[in-house]
Amino acid sequence: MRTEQTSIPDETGTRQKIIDTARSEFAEHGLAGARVERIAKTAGVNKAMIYYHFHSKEYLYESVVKEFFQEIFRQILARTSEGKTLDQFLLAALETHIHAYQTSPEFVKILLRELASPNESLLNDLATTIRGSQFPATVVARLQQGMAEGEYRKIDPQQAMMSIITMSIGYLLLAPLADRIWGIEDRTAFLDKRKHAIVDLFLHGVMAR
Amino acid sequence: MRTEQTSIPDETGTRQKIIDTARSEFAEHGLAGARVERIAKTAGVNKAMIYYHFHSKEYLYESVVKEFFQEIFRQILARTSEGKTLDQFLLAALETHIHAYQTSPEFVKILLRELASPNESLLNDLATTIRGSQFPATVVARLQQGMAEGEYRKIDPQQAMMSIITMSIGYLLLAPLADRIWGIEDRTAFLDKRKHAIVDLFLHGVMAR
Amino acid sequence: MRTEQTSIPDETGTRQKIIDTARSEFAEHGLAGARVERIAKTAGVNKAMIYYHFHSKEYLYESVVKEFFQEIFRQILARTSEGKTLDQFLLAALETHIHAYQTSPEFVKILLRELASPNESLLNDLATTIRGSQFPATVVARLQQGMAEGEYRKIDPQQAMMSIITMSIGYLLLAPLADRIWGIEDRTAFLDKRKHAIVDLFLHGVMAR
Amino acid sequence: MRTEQTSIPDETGTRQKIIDTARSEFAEHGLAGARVERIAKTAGVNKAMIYYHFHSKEYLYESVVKEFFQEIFRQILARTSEGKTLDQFLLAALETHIHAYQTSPEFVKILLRELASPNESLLNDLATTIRGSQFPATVVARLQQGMAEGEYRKIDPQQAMMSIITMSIGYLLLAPLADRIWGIEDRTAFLDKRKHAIVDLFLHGVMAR
DNA sequence: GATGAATGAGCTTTCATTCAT
DNA sequence: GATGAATGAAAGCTCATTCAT
Repeated sequence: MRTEQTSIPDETGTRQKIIDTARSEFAEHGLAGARVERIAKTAGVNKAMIYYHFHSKEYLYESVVKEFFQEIFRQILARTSEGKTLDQFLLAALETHIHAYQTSPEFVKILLRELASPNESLLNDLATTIRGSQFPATVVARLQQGMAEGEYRKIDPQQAMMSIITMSIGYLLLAPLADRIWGIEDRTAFLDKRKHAIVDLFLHGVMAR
Repeated sequence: MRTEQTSIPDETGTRQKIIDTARSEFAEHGLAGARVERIAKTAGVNKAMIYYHFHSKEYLYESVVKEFFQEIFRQILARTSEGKTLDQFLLAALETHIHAYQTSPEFVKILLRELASPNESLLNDLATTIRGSQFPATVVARLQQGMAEGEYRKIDPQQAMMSIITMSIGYLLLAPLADRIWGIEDRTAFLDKRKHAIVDLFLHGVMAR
Repeated sequence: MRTEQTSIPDETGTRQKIIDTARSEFAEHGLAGARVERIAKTAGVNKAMIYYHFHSKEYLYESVVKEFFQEIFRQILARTSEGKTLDQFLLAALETHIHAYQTSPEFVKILLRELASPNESLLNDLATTIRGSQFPATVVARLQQGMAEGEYRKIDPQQAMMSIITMSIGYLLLAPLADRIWGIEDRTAFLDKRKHAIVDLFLHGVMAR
Repeated sequence: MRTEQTSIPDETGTRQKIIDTARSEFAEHGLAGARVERIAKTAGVNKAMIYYHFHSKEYLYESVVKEFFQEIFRQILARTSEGKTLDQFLLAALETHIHAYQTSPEFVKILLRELASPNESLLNDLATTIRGSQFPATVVARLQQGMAEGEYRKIDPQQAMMSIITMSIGYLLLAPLADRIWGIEDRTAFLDKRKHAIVDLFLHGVMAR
């Protein structure tokens, strides 16, 4: 008889403490590798409290990831409507993107795990959030406008879209490997160069000559 | 088809059966989620046999991933030396890449998990394999040559490298999410378009005008 | 009846039930031969409870032996200060000694096992308890006093000490073999004669004539 | 269809290698703690060979202990008939005793374990060997003769017997503990003093004055 | 809400023993 | 005699989950 997410008031903040701790635990170890006991100890609450607030480890995982992804994408998408020209727009998108990553490094780990063990409900939620946002639509719209005006070459907007996304998030996903291959040590500096390189390559790539 | 890891002759093929079965198990469930019992049953061997050949689940995991990555990358890298012009070269690289993915879909899942829970030894091995291969060096060399000859714009070759890699592997990593967002159903068709789109965008992106 | 080892209150008595059961199990089978499952079943608790209170079989063993030895030696040593003359003193010591054995027959088995597989920590603890007690010091003091007064012959007090101890505990240790050799059937009667024989032999042995 | 002990010729010495290795293993770890694999590896033979020569770990244990005890006691008892006077006799007995211990330190460990987990068959064998030997009979005979001649006090010969035995073997059994209590470091020197102290105490203890 | 204790099912690992060659 | 591979049963231990208070 409990509703979707927050029927229990959580006046003591226990629920939130659990969520916060669980996020790192799941990011670090995945659903299977996470330990309820460890979450409880780190959060400073009794193990049984976790089952009082969330019925099971799995449900805790879903709650954590759902809330986390919603929060992250709310932040990302809230700020990407800015920018008039395509390059301003892309740069703004990349910046919020990177900012989100730097603020919550767990984000990438959880995303990687979700991609490896897709959870229908979570991925569908996430897909809906992204699809419903302005970002992909705006990019496609601006590309099509540019193509119509002869500024851009005729290209497949979906593929272009995909290229932007993979270029921008790709390094974050591959960082543990990429850093080892190319000896990247200062990730912040690298990301700063990277965002300009992406915009530069993309714009030159689509521009008509 | 067997790497030099194999010090024990394995004439009965038991070791290989275990490795093969374990690969899917680890891809599907990760190290923590994998069940030794399930591996044994599926491989048709006694559970204790797994500990006879590999002393622990963790060591089995490392053996599996090490051998698998070496095998995959040997295949990928072996064929990418072909192609004289940059676009031929890139296309060949992308094709073997995609081919590897389609042959061994576990590859991407294991890679995703390794990126989420990096294992020093495995990632270092992998980084060494890739760094030691011709691929990155060749791309960078051709770009520099092109820049020297004035054919290409002056760009950062490392970033260009990263862009190629993220564009090419990015979709494979993000597929479970991307497919849901854009309703991609025929992955083979999409990948076929994608490889040309990548080469096209990249070449136009670096070309001097 | 409980030692100061016990940091957890153990209000349910579960810890104590485990300790008590484990004592017999370890006495009967040794550390390697003891079965955690058997202890749990006999103690009427869940196997996991054993790991909740003690983290491992080995640690349970150490706890059991430590608490047991402390308890036994506290009893033995508490009562041996009585007796003014040396023979009264020795008789009192032997009696408490034998009493401890008859009350807790596991004592000897565990001691035998500890002597066969010495555990640094446990034996050091035990040595400290015994060394710190009045018993050896008192014996030596009385012997030296007697020697000074010319009542006793000049002998090595350490060796005399060792002779008392080995004579008194020796039979308890060797009983399974000794009983078979000399067909001793009534151990209680034998021990009763033995304690007087020891005092008698020892006193005549040290007495100056 | 295999007879008691050595139906298999053992021309390669494998059986003996196993026995020798197993002796240390059992001394060090006991029956339950011993590992067949470890014995095989240390003996440099295949595990299955152990089962070829001895049908089971338990049977191997019995064979090892039986042969070992027979050998040790043969040595001890063979030399104790020497000595005309009681003190010469006792000294000779103690010396061979100590010699056996120093030659085969495993002897004491195995004895301790047998006393803790008595094996009917082994202890009965051992008891028979000892009872059948000249040693206890000789001691008792000499004591009775001495008492008859008025040289010794009237004492219980069985108790006197037991006192000699416990004093002489007691320290060997208790050494791990005794050494810690009294800081005995040079065991050889201690034993040398000890054997004289025992004879001295005993003779003065039984002597009529 | 909160806790410590308890549980059952299942996990990884071990080990004595055997089999095919 | 000798070996490497195999097995079944069980061992120690873990962990999500629940209960009594």
